[in-house]
Amino acid sequence: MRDVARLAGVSVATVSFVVNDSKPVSPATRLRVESAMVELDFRRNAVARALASRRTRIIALLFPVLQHRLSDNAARFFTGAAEAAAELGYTVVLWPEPSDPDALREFTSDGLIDGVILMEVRLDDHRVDRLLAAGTPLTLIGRTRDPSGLDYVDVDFEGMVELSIDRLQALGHREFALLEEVERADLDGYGPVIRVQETFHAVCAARGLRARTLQCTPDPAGGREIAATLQEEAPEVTAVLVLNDRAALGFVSELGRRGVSVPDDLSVVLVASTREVSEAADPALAVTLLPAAQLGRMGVETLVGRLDGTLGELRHELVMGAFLEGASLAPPPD
Amino acid sequence: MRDVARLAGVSVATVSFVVNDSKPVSPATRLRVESAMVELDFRRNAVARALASRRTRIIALLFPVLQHRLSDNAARFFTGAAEAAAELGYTVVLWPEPSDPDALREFTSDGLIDGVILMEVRLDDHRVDRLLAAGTPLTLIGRTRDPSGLDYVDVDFEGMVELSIDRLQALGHREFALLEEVERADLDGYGPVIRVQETFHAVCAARGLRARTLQCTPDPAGGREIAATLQEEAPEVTAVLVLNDRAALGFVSELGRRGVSVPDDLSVVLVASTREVSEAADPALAVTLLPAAQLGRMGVETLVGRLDGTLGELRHELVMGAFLEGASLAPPPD
DNA sequence: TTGTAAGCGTTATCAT
DNA sequence: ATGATAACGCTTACAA
Repeated sequence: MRDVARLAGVSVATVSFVVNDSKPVSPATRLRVESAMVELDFRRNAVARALASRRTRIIALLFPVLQHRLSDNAARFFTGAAEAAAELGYTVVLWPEPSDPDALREFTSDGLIDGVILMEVRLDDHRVDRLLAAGTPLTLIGRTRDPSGLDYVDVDFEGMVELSIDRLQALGHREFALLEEVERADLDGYGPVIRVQETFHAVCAARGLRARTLQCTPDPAGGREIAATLQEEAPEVTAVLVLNDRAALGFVSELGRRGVSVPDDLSVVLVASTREVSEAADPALAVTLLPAAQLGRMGVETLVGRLDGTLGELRHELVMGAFLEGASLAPPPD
Repeated sequence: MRDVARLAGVSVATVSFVVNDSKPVSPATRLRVESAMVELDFRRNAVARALASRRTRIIALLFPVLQHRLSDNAARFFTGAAEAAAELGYTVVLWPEPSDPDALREFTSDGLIDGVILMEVRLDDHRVDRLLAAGTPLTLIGRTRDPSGLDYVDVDFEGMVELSIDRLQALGHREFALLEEVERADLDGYGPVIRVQETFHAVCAARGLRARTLQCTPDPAGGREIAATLQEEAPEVTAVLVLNDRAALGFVSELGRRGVSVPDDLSVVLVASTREVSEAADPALAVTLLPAAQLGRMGVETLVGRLDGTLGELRHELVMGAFLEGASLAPPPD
């Protein structure tokens, strides 16, 4: 920058003004500076800028150690976030969750990041308290029990469930079941499971539909077990919503093996998953897609908006994914 | 740091020496400095340090826009990389691949990163040239056609294929097929596909086993098509290696639907995938796991070793994943 | 072993 | 509209 200033015959301050467009500069000098920059192939140093401006324009993605997932939604989320950040002149760093929540201080306290995006937020999330206490700007993916003071973006699980029920009800179904994960210690207070369950029962009740919950372990074996006992345990059910994709694949696979036809005997909707998982089932499952990339993008846009001061009020937004029809929907059997 | 120095009654330089352990400091002053740091809850500012030392300790993960994958290996890779980086005092940032390879210059030229890890390296990879030209320290995940001058870590596809054939041969199989993706423009020059194919044929030839290649689209439908025509096209085959996990699920699903028993009629091994995908099939497939997290970890360790100068010679390493038995292996039918 | 002081490459304040 | 210059918080010769 010093070199640019010298070549253009101005001071470094002036160069800074044109680079950042932070003060009015006469067209003539601006031109001189710009051509000097081109000539010297000038790139402003991000580190020096960060030190002087006290803003690194780096944001962190705090994500939990990965559970054994089938779909690659985490990667899609990262991609969406990183792309949005790049467009906004920011950079995204990855923070795998420390086992000790207090260790978050180590992360936040060295001045490298301007703010944090918190993934997989629990209803009662200690990380939120820690980060707020540290004064770290924060955007949530998901919500705490009372997220009123925080920016958040969350999946519209309620909308997904209602839409799924809409489709099934339109086909004539009246006997519903929700296949969900058994309560697990590590999912305690995990919003999606709770919200899906509540919504499922509420919507069914409001519409006079019969609803029951089936619990299984979150893996194919769990889904298989339910399929094996379904006709004895819940012979009236004609429509099933499944919240776990691994369980869903085991479930439909075992149904097929037992001669229960999807969709002729039973209609199935997979909630919050991907096209790839849906297609891995036979038949391909109707699915409400988890908009992972969009979620990542919106999370970044929200946090950056807050950091740049371009976001006025709090942002509380729910997003739904598309509904793919698949081949697992049909009217109920007589 | 100034405050710490004042409280400890030393100069900032001395504080710096104890913080970085960069010069001998007498035990007495070291103690005074350390207690002053504790007292003031001192954290060294990463940005100032980076500016002064001309090293940010940030490395970038350059990854391709995500293909439609079933498994979450990309996320595992990220996690492994980020964890290793944290342990080494580094930070990992995400760079989704720019559509224009020349745009890489924009990334590298602002001084924010010390080096990059390149994922999904092609045999002829323009990104490598661009980054080398820019003088960016580089570690490859995968290898170019001639990687002799570069550090790399790659999956030992050759070993995986050979191990899989070992197992099948020990069971008595002599008629093999490799189910792989059709050539696609976007996979042109993609090492794994090529190396697996070459190894497969080479190993079979060396052992006097019959080998043939079946090509399909990289999705469940592709696998289904092959399954549908297998008995006509290749009735002699008793053992199949599958390189694409989406195709693998379609393949075994369609076999089951057609009354071809896995493993009684046909043994199947899934190459380079995850336990979760394996279990999504019925029966669970024998699988050589893709060691994604380890790959990420090793990539970071390699690059950091190079940056810190602790790595002497070039590192060229191949890693294999574990072999999970599954329930898809049996002796060939009579 | 410890201190002094010159950077590192910007931004931002205050003059002019 | 532009320039001088003091931060920003640390590292690192070089001196003592």
